[in-house]
Amino acid sequence: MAGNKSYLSCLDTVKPVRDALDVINGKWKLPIIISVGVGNERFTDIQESIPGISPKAMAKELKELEKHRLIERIVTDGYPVKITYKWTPYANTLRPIIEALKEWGINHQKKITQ
Amino acid sequence: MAGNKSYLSCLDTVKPVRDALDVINGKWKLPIIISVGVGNERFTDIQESIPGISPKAMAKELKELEKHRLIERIVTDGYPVKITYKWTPYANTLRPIIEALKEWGINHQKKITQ
DNA sequence: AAAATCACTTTCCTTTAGTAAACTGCTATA
DNA sequence: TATAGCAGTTTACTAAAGGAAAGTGATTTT
Repeated sequence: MAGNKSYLSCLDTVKPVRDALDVINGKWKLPIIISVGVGNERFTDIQESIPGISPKAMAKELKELEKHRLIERIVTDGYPVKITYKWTPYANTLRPIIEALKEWGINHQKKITQ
Repeated sequence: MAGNKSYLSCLDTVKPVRDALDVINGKWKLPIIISVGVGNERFTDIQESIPGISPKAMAKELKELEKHRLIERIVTDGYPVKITYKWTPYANTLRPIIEALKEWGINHQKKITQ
């Protein structure tokens, strides 16, 4: 039979999950959001709080997170000019995801070190 | 001053989140888990339920998910041999993450199409 | 005057991810 | 006999991610 579908549809879940992954997927995005979330505001502070990240990766991810309005880049005039990164209200909506990943990561680590 | 730390530590959250990401990061792992979760068991059924995935990506991701005990590959003898993929009890622990990502994705899509 | 801080950028390079398309060896069906 | 289904593999390629190290142009501290 032509057009016969034997598989079960899961697009109602797969589609939104992929939409979310398009924004937060990657090795560094969530770590940066978490770091800014606890109060780190300066480029070097954020960088030093995340072991292993390079300034190049930092710069790239910060720009993408800004584009998605998950962090805000604020330029304060003065000598020298001060640049700070801030958590946005929209980033609050990520808290359940971060919490779920944190819990799972803790449990998974326990599991594999047994 | 040497060894001066001005940044705030966030390792207690960043570390477990990265441990979780090491397992489920990527474009296809969660979609495959979701597809198996709704009941798709055969290679081609899983593949057809996820738009855009190639058999090569499928094979690679299925192996990794099996290694992490998030799905199980079952060979049933007979003519022909039948191969099925099944959801494991451990995969249940991912439900909160999938739910959180799904909710966020739905909301995000609403937001950006306004 | 020299060295350090800050927020990056640039260059070079390797690794990983991902796509398309063809192919394999088997069985089942028309 | 020819075609289709199943569960992948193979080849060949491009693109994106990621890492190391050095540099930049400003100020600021020693």
